[in-house]
Amino acid sequence: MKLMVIDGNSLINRAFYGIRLLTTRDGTPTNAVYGFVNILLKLLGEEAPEALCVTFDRKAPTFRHLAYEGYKAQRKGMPDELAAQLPILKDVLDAMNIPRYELDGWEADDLIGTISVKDAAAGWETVIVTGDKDSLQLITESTRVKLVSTRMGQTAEKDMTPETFRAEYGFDPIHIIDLKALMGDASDNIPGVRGIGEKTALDLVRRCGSVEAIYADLEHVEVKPAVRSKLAEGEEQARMSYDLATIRTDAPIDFTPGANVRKEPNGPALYELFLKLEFNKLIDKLGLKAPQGEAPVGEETFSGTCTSEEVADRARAEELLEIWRGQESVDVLVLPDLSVTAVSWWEGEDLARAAVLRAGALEGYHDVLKALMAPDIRKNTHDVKSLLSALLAEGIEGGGFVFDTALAAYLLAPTDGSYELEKLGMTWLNHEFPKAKKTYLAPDAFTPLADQGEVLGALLSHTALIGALKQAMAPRLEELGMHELYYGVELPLCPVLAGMEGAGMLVDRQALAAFGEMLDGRIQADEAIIYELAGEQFNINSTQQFGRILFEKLGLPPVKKTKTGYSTSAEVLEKLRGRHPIVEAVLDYRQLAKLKSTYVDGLMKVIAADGRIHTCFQNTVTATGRLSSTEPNLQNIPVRTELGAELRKMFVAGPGMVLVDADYSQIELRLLAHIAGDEHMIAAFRSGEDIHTVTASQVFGVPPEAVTHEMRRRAKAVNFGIVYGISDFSLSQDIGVTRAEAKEYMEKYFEKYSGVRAYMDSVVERAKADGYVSTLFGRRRWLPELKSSNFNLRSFGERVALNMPIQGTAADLIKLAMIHVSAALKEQGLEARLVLQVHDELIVECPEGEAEAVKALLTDKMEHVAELAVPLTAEAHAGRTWAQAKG
DNA sequence: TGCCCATCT
DNA sequence: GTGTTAGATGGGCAG
Repeated sequence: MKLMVIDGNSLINRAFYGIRLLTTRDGTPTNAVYGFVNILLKLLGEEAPEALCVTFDRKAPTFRHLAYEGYKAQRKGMPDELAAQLPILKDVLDAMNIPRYELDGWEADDLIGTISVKDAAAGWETVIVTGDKDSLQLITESTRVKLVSTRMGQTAEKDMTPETFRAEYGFDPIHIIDLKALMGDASDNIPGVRGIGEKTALDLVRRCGSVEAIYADLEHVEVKPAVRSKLAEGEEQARMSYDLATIRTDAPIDFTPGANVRKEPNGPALYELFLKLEFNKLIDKLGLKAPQGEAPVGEETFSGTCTSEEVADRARAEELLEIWRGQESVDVLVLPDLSVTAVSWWEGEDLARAAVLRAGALEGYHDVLKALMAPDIRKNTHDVKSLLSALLAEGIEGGGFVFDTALAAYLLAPTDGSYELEKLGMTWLNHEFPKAKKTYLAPDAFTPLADQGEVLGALLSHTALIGALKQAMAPRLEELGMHELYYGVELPLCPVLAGMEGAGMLVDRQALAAFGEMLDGRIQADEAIIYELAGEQFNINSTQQFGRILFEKLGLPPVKKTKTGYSTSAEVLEKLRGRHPIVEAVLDYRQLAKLKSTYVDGLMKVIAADGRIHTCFQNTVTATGRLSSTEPNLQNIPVRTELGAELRKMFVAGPGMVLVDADYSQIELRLLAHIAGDEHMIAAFRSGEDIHTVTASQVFGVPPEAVTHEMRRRAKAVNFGIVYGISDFSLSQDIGVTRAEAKEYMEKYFEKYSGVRAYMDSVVERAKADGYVSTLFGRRRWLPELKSSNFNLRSFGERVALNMPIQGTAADLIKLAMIHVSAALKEQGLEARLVLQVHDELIVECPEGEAEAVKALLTDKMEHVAELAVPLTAEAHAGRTWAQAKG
């Protein structure tokens, strides 16, 4: 009979450091527990012991502490993330019906020693599982130690028996105590003999056997005189260390091996626990079931019968359309090129049905698709914005979308990054699905090369998954107070965004090309100058090569280093300006090269056949709720420098049209005033004063009319910096003053705006308590970083806690404004259409004659999107080009 | 792929 | 005493 005893503290440590930090959605760290359970399962499989138990250390001082003051006095503090997992692990063990042993005053090792001795007395074999070599002294003919190590999620074990131990160390296991007595053990704070290291200690133990033997006849031990005198001086230390290193086998625990015979886990309890910990794979692996027949949604949905059909004739399609109109909602999934459409729905209570429609196989497919996309069929889908955009390109205006699983997943976990259906299936329903990109989204999916059964099976399972996800996600959105944000903002914004993508922006291709040629000329001139100054040709785009030229060949002082070498960023080069003419030349070159490659060449590549650029708005990407723009990114078209701003002249209105550009004035600062409830800032905005001037007046202690341009510039930087949680150091870098001055500015700032300081403190405190922050509209961001023991990570979390509610509320507001603008334009029968959003700015293209009406409409809808403690103001201008319309 | 650097709000 | 400003996309280089 075999009993396995696990050193719980040791193993959870190994697991913690062996796997990257994992947390649940609410920020509870779980990696060590996860690792522990996996190692445990593996060992149970390999060893199949009849009995099993786990021992733990207690916080209370042990007899070793009491006997020797120094013992583990500087015991390394466990990181918070690990300490938090110990109670969780104990819950898991309890649910698995695995006995635990822990005792005040005794270490896990002593309990293990005691257990192994009692085992042996009962004729049992013992396997000790630990990562700690201390236990090796317990090895006997009936007791084996399994040393566990972990690296990058991989577990390795080594079995130590008397034979393997002797082969490795050259003496009997019990003498590991003597070894430690001599060489000490830093991790356990066992001193050993001063001046005796591992080599000497090993040699001594091999030759003499024990500490006792050495000191019994120190004179005759064959060692160098220096070693002998160290041994003589260290006798007391050695004897004390011997005691400390000796594992006791007489701990007062009530133990019989038979009481630890393995039992079945408490399935429902373990299921609940693993569900909470999001250990979905383990739930699967152990075949755990929900308690009381309350099956997870996924199981219920996917184990039922699903009859599917391929719709081959128009008559059947019409029948189905009628059925779908009668449904509360149906799930649809359409390929990006619209060539294949899948629909799933329920016939009655328990018959799942699905249908596939294909452009090639169904005559009149386009019309059927159009009918399906009409508002009278309520649909759930995944990524409705992309679908609407694709439909629009085919001249179909889709409607009737009541749920979008991608959008819901984003609101529920905005930092997850990607929301593929199969991934959502796993996280939400704990069910494995085929990968879309490997099946129905593969390039050859619907060619004879692919297994059509597999492709269609994947497509249909994903379609049905949409419905199942909705069942799980919709209640969660309600619970978290995001109903209005989801159904009132995000979902209705999708058709607006699709419309903007479809509209695109007209560009003046010739002017853009000419601008590019001009840049090319100047780039070549810069290159020549740079090579001349460097005395050789090199790749100026390579920061590595340029760094070598600048700091090694030309001998300029490196200001800052990066992970991989010298930094040559603009920030660094600015500091070196004047030290060597090459610096200025490279700064100029960089600006030109950026404009040419990213903007001229980059934009040229994406001008569509209609002469317009159709960006793609991403609505499930940012952690704060902002949109982003790709292929191309139209949200970072240059404006700051004169040359860069030239590009905005290339974005033009169509013939007889103008662009109207409206932007919010200081929306984030206004939201800070509102959210923080700072009376002075609110008063400043209400009175219509210039906020930066007011701030400057306070910070510099002068009346507003005495504020200089430079004072206002610095105050503006303070205002912006505060919103991001800036430090005095960074503020000083930003505006070019000393750190002390920057600090003083911030202090003066908080003197005036004390409500802002109070807000900053309270929002962080609340975020730490709640685990998340949220916007005025209930958009939420989880902040596990706040629980980190890593200073940098925690500080980052605190800055995010400050910024997200502000940046996120601004994003909520402009999204809502876009919906209102779009609806009002339609309602008033204007031809005008939204074409671009740049965070606090909306751009509309309209006939010249509509310009005034559109300006008024835009400012009205933007300013009155919400009632706040401060007024929101927006300014609009019209012009033939984006540059002109910017005002 | 990861890093650096540049661009925007 | 730590490293020191939120959110993005994209080009180019080096391995």
